[in-house]
Amino acid sequence: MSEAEARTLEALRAEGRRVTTARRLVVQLLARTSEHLTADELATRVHGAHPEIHLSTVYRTLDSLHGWGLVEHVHQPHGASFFHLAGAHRHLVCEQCGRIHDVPAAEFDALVARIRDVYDFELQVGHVALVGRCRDH
Amino acid sequence: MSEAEARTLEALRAEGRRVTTARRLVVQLLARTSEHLTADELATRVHGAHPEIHLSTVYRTLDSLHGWGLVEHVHQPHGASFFHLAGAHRHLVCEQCGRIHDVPAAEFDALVARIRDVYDFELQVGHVALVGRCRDH
DNA sequence: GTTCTTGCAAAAGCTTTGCAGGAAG
DNA sequence: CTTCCTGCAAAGCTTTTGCAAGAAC
Repeated sequence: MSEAEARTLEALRAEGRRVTTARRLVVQLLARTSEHLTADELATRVHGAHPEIHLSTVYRTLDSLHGWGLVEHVHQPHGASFFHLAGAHRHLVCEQCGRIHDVPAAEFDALVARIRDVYDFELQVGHVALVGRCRDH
Repeated sequence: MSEAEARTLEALRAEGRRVTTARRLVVQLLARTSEHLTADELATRVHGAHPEIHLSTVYRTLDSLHGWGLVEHVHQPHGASFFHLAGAHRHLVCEQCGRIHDVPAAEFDALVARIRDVYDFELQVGHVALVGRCRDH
């Protein structure tokens, strides 16, 4: 069990919440992959071992985890959002090929600071995918 | 008729397309408001004078105008996209109050250049709303 | 007249919700 | 045993699509 996985489950207990099969599996998947999975993709993988776990449960699990700050989701302009454990990278999505590039959050610090200073607005760069095009498109 | 309105209709003719009631009204609304209207809101306003114009027509109109580069749409993390005539400002949406702040596109030039140089990725900042929080939230 | 658009109805895709039964602590 | 979670089914919301009738040029 990865450190992130253990830490997340521990945080759950600390919140006084229950560690259920659905939650354990979702956290496991998120902790062990570097892919960017949607709720539907997570459900499909969960179904491998536990077909009874419903897609709506996956959504509720993700929503709860997000509620206690353990999971983040990224809205894509077309198609479903994807989810990952709370962390420090941002996402660039190519409109052409759909590939997702990870970029350190620090790349956006200067912009965030400037928007804060000039517009009194606290940007949350992680909550939506930044879209554009890969070099080859 | 505003300059933007005339210019947009002219571009339509130049494309060899037809100037229909639906298109004229949608362009008119977009040109005359500084609000950020969704397809549904546009349809509602169109219905004031022309109740027969269907929501799907509004969608198709917006899609066509987007196709010839006359209209842009901005995806919001929750809820419907909003539309505006092609222009040079970007949008910050407050997650708390929903207010939309306009910011000159130039604010993002440095970031766009850096992402291009370092990651070979051409950011299109205008296509999704940047979310965050107003100072007072 | 020809071609482009539209109205309508239906569906698609993602996500949320009500409710009653079931599991965790 | 009490409270929290889950399965299921249904619905919600935004957006897209097929098709035949209608409008623009």
